[in-house]
Amino acid sequence: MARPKSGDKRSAILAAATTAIAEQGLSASTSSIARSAGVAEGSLFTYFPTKDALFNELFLELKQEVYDHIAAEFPRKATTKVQAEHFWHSYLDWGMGHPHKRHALAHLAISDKITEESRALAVLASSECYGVLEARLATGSLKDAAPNFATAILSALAETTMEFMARLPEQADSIRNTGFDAFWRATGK
Amino acid sequence: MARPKSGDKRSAILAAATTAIAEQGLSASTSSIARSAGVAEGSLFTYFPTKDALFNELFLELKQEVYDHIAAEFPRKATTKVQAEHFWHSYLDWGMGHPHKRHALAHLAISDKITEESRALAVLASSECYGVLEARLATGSLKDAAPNFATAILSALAETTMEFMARLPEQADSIRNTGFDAFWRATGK
Amino acid sequence: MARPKSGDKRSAILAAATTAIAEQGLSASTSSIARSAGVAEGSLFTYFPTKDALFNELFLELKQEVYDHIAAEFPRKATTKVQAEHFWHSYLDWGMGHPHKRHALAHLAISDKITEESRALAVLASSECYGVLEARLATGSLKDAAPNFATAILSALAETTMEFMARLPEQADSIRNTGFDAFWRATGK
Amino acid sequence: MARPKSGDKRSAILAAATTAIAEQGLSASTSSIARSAGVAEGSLFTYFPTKDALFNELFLELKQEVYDHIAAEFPRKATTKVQAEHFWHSYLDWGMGHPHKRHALAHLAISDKITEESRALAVLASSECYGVLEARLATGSLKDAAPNFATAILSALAETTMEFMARLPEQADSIRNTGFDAFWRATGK
DNA sequence: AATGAATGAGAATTCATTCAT
DNA sequence: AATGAATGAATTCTCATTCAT
Repeated sequence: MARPKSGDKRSAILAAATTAIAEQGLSASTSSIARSAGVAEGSLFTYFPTKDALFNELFLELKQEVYDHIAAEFPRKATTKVQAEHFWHSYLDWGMGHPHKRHALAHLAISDKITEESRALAVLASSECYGVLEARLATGSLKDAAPNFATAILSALAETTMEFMARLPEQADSIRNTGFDAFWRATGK
Repeated sequence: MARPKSGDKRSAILAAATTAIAEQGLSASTSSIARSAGVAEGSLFTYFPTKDALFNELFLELKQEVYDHIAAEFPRKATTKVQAEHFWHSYLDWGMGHPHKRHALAHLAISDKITEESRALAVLASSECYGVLEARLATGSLKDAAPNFATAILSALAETTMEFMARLPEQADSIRNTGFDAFWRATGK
Repeated sequence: MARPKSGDKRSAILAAATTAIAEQGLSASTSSIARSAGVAEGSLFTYFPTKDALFNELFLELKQEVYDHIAAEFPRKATTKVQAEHFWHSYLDWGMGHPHKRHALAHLAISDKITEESRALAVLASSECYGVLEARLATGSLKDAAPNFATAILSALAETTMEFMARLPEQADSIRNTGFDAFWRATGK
Repeated sequence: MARPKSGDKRSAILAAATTAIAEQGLSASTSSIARSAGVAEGSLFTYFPTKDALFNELFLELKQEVYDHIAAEFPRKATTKVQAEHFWHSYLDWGMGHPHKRHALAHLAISDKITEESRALAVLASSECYGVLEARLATGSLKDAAPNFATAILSALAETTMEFMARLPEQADSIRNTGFDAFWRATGK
């Protein structure tokens, strides 16, 4: 009669890892992550076989969270521009509302600890919300571009915009709109 | 007089660090860097007082290298668009021609090991080549945006473009031009 | 519950440190201490956070051991001279019986690694056995001297006496008595 | 035509070593000693073949300096007590006047880096000034004690006295006299 | 003789992971 | 399953000594 693994503990570890990675990068120690998750050092390895596995799972969870956030209330029948605006604002809402998660994801995304498999899974998970947008954007200036190029540009511009919003909070709204304009122009006809 | 410090050794260490960082991130060990530079472990610390100092110096060297590359043959009297094209192509030339350096710089740039001082020095070093462009871009759609926002967007788009060029080498030229179009639209009137 | 920390391991580390310090001074390496304690290098740091912390704890343990040894069977109701003799002989018994501990303590005592806090704690721990003696000695020629001066002299003479006893073992008893005479005269009326 | 070794440099190294040892113990690095002596790292090894050799030479120089200081103006024809007072005051004058040297000597004396040969040479060097005193003291209560026991006690009491003088400077004179009394009683009839 | 760059063997810690409890 | 002590390889950096200049 083994006790079941606790979802709470798993979540606590992922949350602690998010904060730790945001603050210290991937060199955050498993022991510090476990400590701030309120579990024993060894318990971390009950939930994740290795530190790298934890990172990969966290990467996927965070990506999924972004996509879920964007997909929620996606205006499926609206114009492309309205959809793009929804996309843009949802994305930035999530990022600005969860700076630790945003930073952790940035660290994870460029790390070589994230496997190609994880990256592929993330692309797959993105397709639901990106797919719609990509399809339509592909009629603009980027219509002949490589697959996902438009959404990659969207992400890049969104990240840049968020950096500036975080740096200049009192101009956040204006920066957000300027960023959207840049994106809309970049991908327009 | 004693043996003078060897510029070659210093360069070898920086080059080895570049490769190591590109491949393993900032967790590349000083011992592996020294080994692949062909110097003794202790010698690394003759040239750089700490690992972090090495990272900061490398960051500045690589930034300077990009800027020098761009500034070379900059068409000072040409139209903004020609200047922008020069900028874009120079930047991408350097990045595609030196993938290790590009990756290492990406790792360094998001690391918290790079001090604010180094970042400020990099901005300063960038002003010669960025300054011209920034001045003109500022009359476009981003004219009221935060300082450096336009160049940040330029960098973001360039990085994204290079990723796709690297991933799809046979379409590299087309991607490069599509990327420029996106940039030109994004920052246009 | 996990494996409890082992008092045996802690003691083994302290004992190994004692021997190592006696033989090599405070430059004895943690790795050699761990090895001769029969524990892994890392385990030393499970029991003591730093090398300095180990030194400070060892200092206090050894001091406490001396004081306990002296306080045991202290003739509370005897004359001052009998008490002084007890003190003297107990002290020298301990020192001659544990030369490693005596030497280690000598090294630790003059080191700047031992904090003022540790020294203060040692003085506190000494008060039980020193207190009685100090009170009575203070009526002799040193009655107007600075606090603890008499006991400092006692220690100094005891150390000197032990050095000679160790150097000339066959005259140990005679040296011990001569030393006591010197002490008794020095602190007498 | 080789340049002669410079006595100045040798002295500078010894002086720098004295300060360094007083402040950091024997773990003071040769490089820091050389730096504060104003000579190159390698030059230290022109004057002293190894770090340990430097320590042994410094030990002997400092010992010699004490003995010279005491021997100067020694009242050869005075009473034993006057001689003892001279001894006491000369010794303490030197020690209090050169706290770095006193501390360095204390560190060196208990170190295992000082060879038996050096210690024997020091004893030899001491005989001129100690000899006289030892001869006369030997008629007191310590007349049958081991050779050098009386002078060892003298040193021990002097060191203790100096510690208290340094700790309580405003009572220095009184402590010095109390110390002498203790010594005089300890070695008296 | 003087210099200080070069060296590589340690030094004290840290840390992912294992395993006894 | 949960715990945290135990481990030992790996890490950054130091340092006495050597040697090219």
